[in-house]
Amino acid sequence: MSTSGSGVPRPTVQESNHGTKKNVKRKKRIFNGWGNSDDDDGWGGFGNYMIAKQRKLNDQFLRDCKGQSSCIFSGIIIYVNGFTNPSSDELRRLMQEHGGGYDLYLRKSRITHIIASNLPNSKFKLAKTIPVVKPEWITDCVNAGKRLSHIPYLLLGNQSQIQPGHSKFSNTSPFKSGVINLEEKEQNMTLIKKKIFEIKCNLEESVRCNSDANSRYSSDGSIALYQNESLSRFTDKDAIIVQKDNINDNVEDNSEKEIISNSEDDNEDDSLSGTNRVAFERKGLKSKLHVYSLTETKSCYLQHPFKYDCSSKSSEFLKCESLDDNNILLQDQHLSKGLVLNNSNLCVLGHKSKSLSTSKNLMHSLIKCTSTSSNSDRLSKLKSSSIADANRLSDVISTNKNDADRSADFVPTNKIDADRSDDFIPTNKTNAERLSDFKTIYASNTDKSSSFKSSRSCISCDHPEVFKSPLKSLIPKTSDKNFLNEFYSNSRLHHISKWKAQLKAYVADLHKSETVFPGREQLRQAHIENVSKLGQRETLVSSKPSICEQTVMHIDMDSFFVSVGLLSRPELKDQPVAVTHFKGHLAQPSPDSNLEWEESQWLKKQQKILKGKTNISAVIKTQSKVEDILKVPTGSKSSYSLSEIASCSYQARQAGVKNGMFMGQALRLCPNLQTIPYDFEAYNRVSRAFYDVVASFTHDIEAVSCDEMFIDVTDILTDTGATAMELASVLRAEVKDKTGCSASVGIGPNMLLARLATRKAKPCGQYQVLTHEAKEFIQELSVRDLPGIGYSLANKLSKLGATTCGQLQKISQLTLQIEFGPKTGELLHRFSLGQDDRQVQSNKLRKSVSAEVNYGIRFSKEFEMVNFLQEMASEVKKRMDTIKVKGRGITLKLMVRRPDAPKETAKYMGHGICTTLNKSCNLPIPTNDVNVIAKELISMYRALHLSVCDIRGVGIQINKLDNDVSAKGNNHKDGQRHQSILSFTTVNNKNQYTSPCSTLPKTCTEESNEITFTKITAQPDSSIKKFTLVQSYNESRKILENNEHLLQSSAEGEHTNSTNFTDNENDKIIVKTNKKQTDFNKAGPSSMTYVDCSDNTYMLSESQLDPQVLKELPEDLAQEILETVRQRKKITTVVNSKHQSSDAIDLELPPASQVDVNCLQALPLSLQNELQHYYQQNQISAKKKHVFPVCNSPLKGQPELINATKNKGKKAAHQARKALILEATLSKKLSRM
DNA sequence: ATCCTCCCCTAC
DNA sequence: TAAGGTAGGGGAGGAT
Ligand SMILES: Nc1ccn([C@H]2C[C@H](O)[C@@H](COP(=O)(O)OP(=O)(O)OP(=O)(O)O)O2)c(=O)n1
Ligand SMILES: [Mg+2]
Ligand SMILES: [Mg+2]
Repeated sequence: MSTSGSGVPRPTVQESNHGTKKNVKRKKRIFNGWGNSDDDDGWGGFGNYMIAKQRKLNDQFLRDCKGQSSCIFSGIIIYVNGFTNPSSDELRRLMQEHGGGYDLYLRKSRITHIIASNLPNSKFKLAKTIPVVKPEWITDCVNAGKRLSHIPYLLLGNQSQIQPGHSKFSNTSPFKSGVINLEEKEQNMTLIKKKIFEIKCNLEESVRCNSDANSRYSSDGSIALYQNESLSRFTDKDAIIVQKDNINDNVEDNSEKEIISNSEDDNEDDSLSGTNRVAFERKGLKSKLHVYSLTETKSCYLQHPFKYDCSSKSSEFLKCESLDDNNILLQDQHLSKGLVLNNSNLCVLGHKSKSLSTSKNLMHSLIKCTSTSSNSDRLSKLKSSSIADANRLSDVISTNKNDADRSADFVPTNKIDADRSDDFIPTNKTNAERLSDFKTIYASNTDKSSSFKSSRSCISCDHPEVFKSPLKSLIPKTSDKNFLNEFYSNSRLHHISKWKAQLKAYVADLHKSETVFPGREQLRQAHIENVSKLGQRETLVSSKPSICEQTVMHIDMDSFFVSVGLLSRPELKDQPVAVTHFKGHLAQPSPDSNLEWEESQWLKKQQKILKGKTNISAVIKTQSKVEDILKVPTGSKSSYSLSEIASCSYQARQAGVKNGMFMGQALRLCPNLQTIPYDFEAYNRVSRAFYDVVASFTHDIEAVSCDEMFIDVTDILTDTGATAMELASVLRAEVKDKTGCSASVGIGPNMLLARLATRKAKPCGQYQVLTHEAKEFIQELSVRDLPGIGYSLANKLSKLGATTCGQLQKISQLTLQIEFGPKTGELLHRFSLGQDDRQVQSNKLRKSVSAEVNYGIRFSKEFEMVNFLQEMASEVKKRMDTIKVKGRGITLKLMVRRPDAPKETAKYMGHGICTTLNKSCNLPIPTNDVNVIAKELISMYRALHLSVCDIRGVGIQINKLDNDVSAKGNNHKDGQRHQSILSFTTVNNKNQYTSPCSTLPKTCTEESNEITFTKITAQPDSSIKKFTLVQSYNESRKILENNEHLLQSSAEGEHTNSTNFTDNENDKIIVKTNKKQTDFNKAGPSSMTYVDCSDNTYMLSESQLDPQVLKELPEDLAQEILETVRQRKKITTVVNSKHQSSDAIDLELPPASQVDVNCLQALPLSLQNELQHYYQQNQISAKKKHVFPVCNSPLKGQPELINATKNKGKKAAHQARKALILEATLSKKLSRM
């Protein structure tokens, strides 16, 4: 169970394209030590100046909008229901004319008003959160030339139901949490009026604050915007008032909510702050609650709150045991909990058994032990047994590589799995074989003297030429040949992702092998002995869980990396320990370090928040937080380390340290935190041993991660007659035996409850939630504990007044669905009740394959980037090959330094504050060809016109995989897709084709070796025609060559791909790739069916080619053919558009001198780049057609830009962010061309 | 209504 | 110093 550092998601992405400020907390990562250091990463948080500027631009935009005569309805989106007097068409026209929106469907998330003359009750109910207004409202507004309040026009339902005008407000309002009953309408109205007054006051205050601020960031502004937004959506009249306070009303609510939430988030995120402390203490106690409830030794427990290891817990268990009868007596309804404890207890007691020396005995004794020896006796035995365990299991531990991370690859160890070269190859061995394999493998490492120290010297001796001194182990440059390898072999996240994929394959493969479950025999025996030992009382209890119903178990290793690491460092067992790359010495901060910059940004923001805050307690909390952060760290520079902690021990967690936290922050929380290095091989070994153990009981496994899984135990239990708790005990003992690490187990009637039970069981325990107590069990949990509810959702929920699941239960599902969408709403609702339908699935189809690197990325020359893209392409190809898939969707994801962010990142070689850009394209047929992929990537990259030195992250993803036969585009020609090429060559010798295609006609018919292509005409008749193509690559090429320049560009592209790019690429290549990019940008159904009629020929479209046939062609050729088709299409498209507006390319943009830099900066980065490019281009070739983007091919850049801008413009409209409005202005201008 | 694309969010 | 990956669920909004 992961507790992410600061309770905040890993901010992998810094900022989305459109500059929305969702994910506000991403910033936090920049310096986690500040908790929520995330200033507004978007564009909405700038100060008054920007607000004013953007408002101005917005006004300009509104004026400029084609055919728009006013903005009466700006921000209003209507849905017209049924027959209305001004027809719906007319209403639509009116809305468009006056700045409003119109939606064809009743999408609650989008529309603000329903227009209807009457509404059936059913629909009224459906839309009860959206005001239903008579159409006269629209016409009256237009006549009046201003927006009138819709309230007098509200259409009241036949029922006594409340008018929906304000119910949503009540739910989203930051001023009131909880759900307001419909009957409270009148009170709500009053409340709203009051709030409006408050808001106005706040706004005035805000303006004052902002005006004296020298900060660029103004949270006040944001808050004001948010308040305004709340109102503008639901009380039109009042929104207008707010607008008079100089607040733009086009505000997207999420972002503002995020802003508001920031101050609150801070508290949640900082484990030292008040609220969090409470939460933490609660959490700390949680895992002990059952102990406490049974032992009545709360004070005792609290006196030793830091003892979280097994031994201390066992001492608690011992007390439990001594109160055993009491337990049962105490709580009728908690019998199962009593049982839980008993079993856990047994498990622990097993350790001290005399016959402990062998693992089997351990397990055995675990089951039957009912020891009555004294606590101290047990404890001491426990300790020694732990050591014995450690010794016995030390062979599990690989030689610890310690600092010599890189050199580990050269250590002559018997790796199960080399860090970077391993592909998990499922075997057909039985479980027993697997287990024994495992033992063999780690048995080979039994030489305990090979601690990391000796291994290090060994390494340097054996491989001096490759050994890199840890002292000077710099991260290689991105352009280094070794960079990718180096990075991946040190990336924990890469490893756990990779292992997860491998384990999923492993589990899937289990089903192919024979089903032998040696473990179940042990369980049977254990069960029998358990029953006889514990006698009738136990039988009574164990019969309670109904076996007929499904039982799910969730198993998770305790502090996984740490536990494994401690196997070789048992002396650290009782100390707070963390696994991290941090080695204790921090370099001098770079002179350009942005730490101070970021800190100042953060502080300014905090101050603003404080000033604008109306909530006193929140202010206080935030202030304490600020002080906290300003406090000079006690340690040293170490306290600033931004190295992440992968896993920390439970002792460290007591001090507030969490997985994923920065080392610096952790050191401040826990100054004596011990660190141990990564040992990825060992993690992998333990992980496999773990899975092997479980696989010896069942194959019904869903791999969650390398240290975690779900298993459906319904079968096991009916098979063996054992109880779930018995199984858990046996499993945990076996895992401990085989791996030396402890696991915790949660049991429940569904996956959700099993998982939550694990949380309670940790560390080193087990817990069962029974169906009838589920609701009660879940009630006390925080919503944040529910899987799937992370930082963002939890914040939004807290605004609805739901912090605990109990509170969440009280919110209706409908409300949740309206707020969060149908699926999410239902999930929230059901989870809050402990309901969960999901089944344990061991065989899920993979949907995508990706590789990305957002660390250490620094380029200075473009060819470095291009080469890197090729490396990435071959990396994904490798991954695709191992699972034998191809894909036809390619996405390039880039992280780019935000213009206002310093070049030097706070985290060494980190990505810093970034904008992320995504570009995707679709190939006509799936591929796994590196060159094809790389070609597309490079094209997409070039189309973005970025400055290479600002790139901070590169990722590529392949989707639309061909492993899903049912998926669209994969099942053409049912059954034929596996046909060999032979069948094609033999089938049709003659040209049955009649080519409507002028480009590939005659030659085809003359060839003897033909392949048939099935062509489905784009015409309605859908008849199937055929034409033929030459099979031979060369011949095909010839044909293509005969047909226009198209091939030429293709051929060149191909050529380019085979060579590494250098600094000076020729123009043609650029033109070519750009052209393609244009096409791919538009890739989609529409482009696929394009028919070229410009030259009276009937052009083939992609959809008309038979993918199967193409598949049989050489990859390059196939893609090329399709590309040809597309390029042609594209060219004609461009030509046509040129015709449509002769001056299409003459984009009237203001002269460069009139462009406001600030405005420019408010644009999304991609647009900035485009614009910049435009102006540069213009400077050089003064008045020559404004070819928008770089290349001199007018064919290329223009549609590209239009497309890009249009997309973003859409977002802008929706998000109502000012920067995006500016962008939309451009969009409009462009689309008018 | 249902698909698609482009994201965000979540988990480990 | 530091190794900030990867896959899946799903919402918003557009196209059809
Ligand atoms: N932000 C994170 C979270 C987890 N991990 C790695 C290290 C963990 O050891 C492993 C398993 O994650 P868990 O969530 O299971 O956390 P732990 O096993 O460390 O602790 P526990 O399960 O006891 O809560 O994944 C990581 O590298 N970074
Ligand atoms: Mg774990
Ligand atoms: Mg885990």
